[in-house]
Amino acid sequence: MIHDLQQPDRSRRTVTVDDELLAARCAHGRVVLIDDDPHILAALTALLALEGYAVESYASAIQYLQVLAFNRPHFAGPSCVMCDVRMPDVDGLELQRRLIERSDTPLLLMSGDSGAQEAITAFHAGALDFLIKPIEADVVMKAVVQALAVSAKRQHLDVYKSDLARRIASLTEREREVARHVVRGIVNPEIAVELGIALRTVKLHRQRALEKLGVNTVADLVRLADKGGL
Amino acid sequence: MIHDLQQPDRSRRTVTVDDELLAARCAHGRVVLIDDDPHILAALTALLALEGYAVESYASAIQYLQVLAFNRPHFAGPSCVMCDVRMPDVDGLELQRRLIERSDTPLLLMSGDSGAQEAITAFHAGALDFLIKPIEADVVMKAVVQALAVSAKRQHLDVYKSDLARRIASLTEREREVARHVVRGIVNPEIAVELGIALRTVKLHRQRALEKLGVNTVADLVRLADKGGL
DNA sequence: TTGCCCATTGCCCTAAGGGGCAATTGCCCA
DNA sequence: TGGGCAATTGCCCCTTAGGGCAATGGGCAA
Repeated sequence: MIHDLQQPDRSRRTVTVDDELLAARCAHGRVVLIDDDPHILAALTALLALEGYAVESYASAIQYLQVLAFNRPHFAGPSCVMCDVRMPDVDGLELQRRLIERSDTPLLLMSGDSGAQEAITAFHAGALDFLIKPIEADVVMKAVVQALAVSAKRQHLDVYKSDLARRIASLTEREREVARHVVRGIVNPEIAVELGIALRTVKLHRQRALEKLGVNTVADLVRLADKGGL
Repeated sequence: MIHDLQQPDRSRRTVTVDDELLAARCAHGRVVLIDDDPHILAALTALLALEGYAVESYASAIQYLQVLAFNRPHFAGPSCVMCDVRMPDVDGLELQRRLIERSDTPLLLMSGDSGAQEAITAFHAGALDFLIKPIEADVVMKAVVQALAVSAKRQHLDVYKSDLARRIASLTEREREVARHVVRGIVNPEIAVELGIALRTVKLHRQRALEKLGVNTVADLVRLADKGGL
């Protein structure tokens, strides 16, 4: 498995220059390569590794799907999948269908003498790009850079969203309820009437909600609520 | 010019059933067809007209660009362009480049025996879809429906945005300034200090800004400002 | 020159927001 | 069964927000 060549066992080693290199690669991003042609796989692996990316290589989509199924928390930085379209068993388009369900990793598809239909299907299914073999090194790099940029953007958005969700989840039901009324622009006395509680209670929940959500003003609360789905 | 067959001179006619039909077509949407093959053009025109769409047909992209250059405010409802890729002079991809600069009309490209590269280029440039000839009637319809839906969505968004922009533009400079501070969550007394004016003046501008913008609460002001780019 | 719009301000009054202090109640865990 | 937490409330005080009324001053177009 070529994959292993890229990530040798270093469980007994102390921090060295190599680890710093690995860290640097992680910062760059990771590229998952899938191609049943060993020559192409080796060439792309070499190219991307040389450019400082973390590379995982697979000779078939099935192998990758298996790793994906068992090896959940794997890579921290941005990552993308670069996959050949025409392969036995699970082909690129099939992989795409399966990946979409459980990953927002950008997908780059490659193909040799393919017709337009393959490319169209790929784009319909949300592939980021479709590269026609033989692929120039700079074309590969450009596509990878773009794909990793998209990945990084999505990850940042995910982090942000989950942060919001966590903060919102920390509210009690009453606090959430009051906050929802506040972002609708309803004033405290009215909220009190609608919820059937005292004005003082509304103020208390409102205050607690603001501090738990980490905002200081109603303006920020509105933005947070609209983005975070309060 | 087949175009003329679709929109005969009706300047001297009164309102009749035909006008109602035209209105119904406008509600459906308009499809601009461009293909140098008269048979395909006629067939597509017939198909779409039968389905109740307003159709404009052109035998070349240049003809359409000319009409576009002189005939500004033409069609109210959603519209899309369906264009052959391979044509003499200005081909589909070239038209796409020129259209992008001055229109957000969704573009559907068609082609016969094209390779993947054409489709890829089309998608890169933002084409909504790429149809391979020969095209089944239901494929055409599905693509047109989708394209017109996208167009309608964009138009609604445009209307909304321009409405916001108009309302924001109706503010005086001072009112805008105060409103900007308000959506940043700054309280009136502080705004007064920052702008070097009296508290009463801040309140006045704030009040006027809210009513000119047509909102009743700070929450709505924040949303409006964030969407409309106050 | 005059009327209109905009910016500005002071005075005053009501309503809403923010928050301290203290107390009660019901539920769940140890 | 005691402690902790969430929900609830009353009382009181201060700050902000909203807005009526009246007045001053500077541009700008008719």
